[in-house]
Amino acid sequence: MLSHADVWRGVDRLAEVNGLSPSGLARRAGLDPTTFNKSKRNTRDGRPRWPSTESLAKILDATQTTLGEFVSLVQPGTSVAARATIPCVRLSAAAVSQFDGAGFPQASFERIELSHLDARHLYALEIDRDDYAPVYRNGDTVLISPGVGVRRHDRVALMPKGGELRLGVLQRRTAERLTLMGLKDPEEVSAFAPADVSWLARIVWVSQ
Amino acid sequence: MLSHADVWRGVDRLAEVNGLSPSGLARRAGLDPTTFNKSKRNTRDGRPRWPSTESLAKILDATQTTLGEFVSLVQPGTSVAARATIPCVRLSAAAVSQFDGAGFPQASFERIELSHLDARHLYALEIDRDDYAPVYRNGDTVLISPGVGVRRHDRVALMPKGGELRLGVLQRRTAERLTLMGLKDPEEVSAFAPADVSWLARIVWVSQ
DNA sequence: CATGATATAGGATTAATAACCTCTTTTTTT
DNA sequence: AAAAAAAGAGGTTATTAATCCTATATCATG
Repeated sequence: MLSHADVWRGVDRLAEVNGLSPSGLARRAGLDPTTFNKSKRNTRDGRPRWPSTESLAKILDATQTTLGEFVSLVQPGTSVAARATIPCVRLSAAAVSQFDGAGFPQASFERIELSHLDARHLYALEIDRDDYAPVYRNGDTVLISPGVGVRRHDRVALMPKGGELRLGVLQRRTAERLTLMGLKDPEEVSAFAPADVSWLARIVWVSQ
Repeated sequence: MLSHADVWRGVDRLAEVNGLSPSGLARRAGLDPTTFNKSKRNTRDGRPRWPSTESLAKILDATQTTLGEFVSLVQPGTSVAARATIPCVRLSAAAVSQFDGAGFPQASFERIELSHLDARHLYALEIDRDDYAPVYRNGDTVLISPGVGVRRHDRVALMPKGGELRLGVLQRRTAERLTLMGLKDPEEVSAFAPADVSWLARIVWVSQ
């Protein structure tokens, strides 16, 4: 449910990311500087006041912001895509009768949210060799999120200080040592001294 | 620039995907049925009339639609998430100096869009066995998009009419025969008669 | 510290959208 | 085919956001 508070949060954040006050934002958009005053967001009898869609369009234009970008400012927390939910089917429970002719689930399944898709905290790593096939093939793109916590058995990217980027499965991480297992072969272990590691980050998505 | 026409397109599409007319949508949201009449979208002297933000909030609530989802209806074309871009690094070009202390790319790289993330056309398949390890491990979640085109070498899900869901790499697809290679071993080929296949759909993302 | 500019609270007025209403057209149901 | 319901055009009234205005508070600059 899109709330009054959501919309105003979006307006305030839009001002903030553009280094403006609410009144500065209004002014930039050619609106009256008092338009977005906090004091005017509810009427005297407490009824919420909503900024008009036309005013919103003007502030988006004045700050070169797309509506999609505005939505991520509206939401408290993560990005747009993180809010979308999709049906979820379990592999071993998947049966013909549960899908329609086009292959889409038609019964009511559990739904999951798409998480870790905040574009501000993601980057893509394009796989351009076959070192990591068949897990990651030449041409696959993996998404790495440096801010996300890393645990044992997570698939990770590790940047050594003196070498080249490595992908693997985190085996262990202590004060003295950090070990990765191979993506295709768990027996293939690589060890690193923490002081030689520039950073370690989790692979959160793979695009195929 | 968010335009008046964009917003009205969103309203019309929201009605349409919910099997409603504009007046039916207004009615469902508790608004007057004539609220969204085409005849009222411009004033007599040709000035554009914008629906209020409060009215939009009401129709989103009445149809259980998020603002993020509404944005994809507003845009002529693809979804919101498809609009987000993220930096992209090539594996063999990745060097320590290109990342900041937290592991985020700091030079200006090529940017790519996140594509195939339209929640309306996606579902998740949760891997709950190790049949497909190390490519897909128990606990991984793959996203399948039934509407997306499938080409040779794509990783796919195939639902046989009389069997259980299979994952593999599309090898060949003719009028007489459809063959999949194993995810981990390309030599492991499975053949299907097209008449025995309920549907074939591409795996577009993997969550790890 | 003084001055000027900006931000914000809050009141009054104006402009614009929602709500209400009537009628016509289109679609659906019987 | 006829009747009922829904959709849509368009006019009027009520409500609400924008605009204009004044005053106070806060911030930036010399």
